[in-house]
Amino acid sequence: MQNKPVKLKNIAEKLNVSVVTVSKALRNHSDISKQMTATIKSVAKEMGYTPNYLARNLSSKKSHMIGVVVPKVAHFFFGDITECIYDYANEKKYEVILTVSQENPEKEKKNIQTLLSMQVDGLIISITQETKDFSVFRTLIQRGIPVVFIDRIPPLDNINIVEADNFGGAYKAITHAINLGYKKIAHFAGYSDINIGQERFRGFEQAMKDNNVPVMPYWVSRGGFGEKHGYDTFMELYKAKRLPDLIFAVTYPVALGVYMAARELGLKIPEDIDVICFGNTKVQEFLSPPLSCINQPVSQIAQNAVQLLIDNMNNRENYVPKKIEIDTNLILRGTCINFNSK
Amino acid sequence: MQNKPVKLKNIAEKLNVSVVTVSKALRNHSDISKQMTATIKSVAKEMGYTPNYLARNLSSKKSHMIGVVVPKVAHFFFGDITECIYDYANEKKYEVILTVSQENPEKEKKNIQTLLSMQVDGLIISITQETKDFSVFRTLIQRGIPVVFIDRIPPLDNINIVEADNFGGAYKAITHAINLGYKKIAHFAGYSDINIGQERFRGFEQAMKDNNVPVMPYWVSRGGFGEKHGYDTFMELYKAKRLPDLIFAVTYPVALGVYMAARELGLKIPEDIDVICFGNTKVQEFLSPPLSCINQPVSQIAQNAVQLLIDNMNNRENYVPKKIEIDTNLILRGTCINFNSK
DNA sequence: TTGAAAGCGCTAACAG
DNA sequence: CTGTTAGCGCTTTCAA
Repeated sequence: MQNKPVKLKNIAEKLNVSVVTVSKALRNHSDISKQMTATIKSVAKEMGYTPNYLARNLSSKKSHMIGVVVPKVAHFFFGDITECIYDYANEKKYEVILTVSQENPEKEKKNIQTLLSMQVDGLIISITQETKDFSVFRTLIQRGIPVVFIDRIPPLDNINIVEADNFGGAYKAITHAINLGYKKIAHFAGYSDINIGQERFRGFEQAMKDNNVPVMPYWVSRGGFGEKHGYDTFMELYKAKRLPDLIFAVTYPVALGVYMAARELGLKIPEDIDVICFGNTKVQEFLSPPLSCINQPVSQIAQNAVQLLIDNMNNRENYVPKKIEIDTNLILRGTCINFNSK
Repeated sequence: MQNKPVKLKNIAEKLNVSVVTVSKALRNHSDISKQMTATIKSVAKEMGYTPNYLARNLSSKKSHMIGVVVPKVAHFFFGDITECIYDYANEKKYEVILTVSQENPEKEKKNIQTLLSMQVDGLIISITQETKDFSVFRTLIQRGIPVVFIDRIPPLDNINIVEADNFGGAYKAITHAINLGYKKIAHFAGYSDINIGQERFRGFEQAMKDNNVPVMPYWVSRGGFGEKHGYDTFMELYKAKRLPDLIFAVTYPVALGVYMAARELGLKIPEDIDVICFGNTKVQEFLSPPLSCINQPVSQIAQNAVQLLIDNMNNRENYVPKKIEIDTNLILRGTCINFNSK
């Protein structure tokens, strides 16, 4: 069957008007009379007209599409934030084209290329934990393409940034722990060449210093943001008989890795070893025990990122990049709520 | 600064060849000599050429894009399956355009329209739990647009389907429970006008019947696939003093709702009330207690869906729709592993 | 092996 | 208010 898709020309012929008139009417252009607009629209509907965005965007030079690059999507944080970005972008009449880098810098680069080839009007990017070469991003900026970086941000100047207050959040959590009485505190940190690794570490370090608690080198590990880091590091410390009293995990997956290892070793949380992490999830409440955390308001991050991007897209000449930091708050559940020396 | 993007014409002029030659060379067309191809490619790279997919797709009438419509993405199942679809599709040199319906049929309809306007070559769809009007899908089929439905599938004939063996999985789980000694079994079911609601219920019912265990009407609820259903229904049963021994939850979120309610009421799982659910997650292992489930191999579903769609796209004339069912298996953890009368 | 002509479906600019 | 003319950047004939 495969009836050919109807196009403007078909509608125009049927009504004995020009293609331009139809095009304008369908877009509610003020040029066209109410009368005409109404008839054209009804005929278009009746004929089952579907606009061709490829053609529209090609000729208008605006795609009304936002490209998104995230390292993961089946992930507590990125799943959430992606969904929020869709919502806000759609609200603002933008389509979003999502790409997933799978924590792979090569793929990340390719994704950006693809998005550019699709002629997106702007990009929202969160980089992989492995990204070391930032030249792609630099090129983007040089080419004047509107970009907003969220959460995992490359160390570049003059870029749009939306992120949680990573330093402040970590500082808050560690201060809380120390006030409880904790002194043997470990930090399973992220890599130091990425902001969330760096800033969360700095917050940890500063809080320790301000409270005169020493930071032990063997209690600071640098292993990325996934379960494996939490699991492996915990196992190592256990074998070395150097378990701390509290572990501050750089992300929720890292904390989950700790839970895994602890269960395997028959250690009880929080009695034998206590944990707190950066980042909140619905399920943390149902873990055993419920996991306390530093909450970063995902929807605020998404909303600000979309807005910032739109601002940038609407004002590409002499645009000055902005940095927005979103406040965090502590959510205390079944961990890190009172100190009992191990 | 904003240096204009370079196009074929620029490369052609620089090399004193025609646009066509450049176009062909860049696509490795056999028309062009190895020599020429090499020079053109290197110059293109040097000039920072980025192909314009809008133009390319418009003129070639093939977009090499797959449209995906899912009800959610920040979700244990849909997040996973989306990521897998990206992987397989990219492997096959297709871009995927993801849209999220937010369990809203209106948005679902709009998403499909958008995807068609973007000229995707085919669609992978999982419908919302609220979708009652299936005419959009019927239109799609009539128009001969390649579509594959996954997991949540509308009741239509002659469509491509990839789903878990919902009936068999449920049957397996309930049989297991009955063999353990359970008789007072409730099913927090999904809506009955959608396959996963219907089939999982049928599996439950059949297993009960085959083992001569009565199905109590007040132990079968129909409340959708989210946490709220689990929570509300549990609360109601508790108030009515009609708690069963075991709850079979139609999805993992529903089971989570049960966990929530039980915790709030101070009831212990599995001692006071036992639970098993359809669908597996990484975190189930870390819940308290670890939640047993019927596992549906997500990546297999994704892979089959992409392959089926590509087959359909490559053979649009006289294509015969297929239905693929993926086997499930029981994963036993801390629930539904032995019967102790409550 | 290369290229000239035509056109994909639509919109912007201008004229009537 | 409506329509004509051009053209977006690329690919597909088809001729040289």
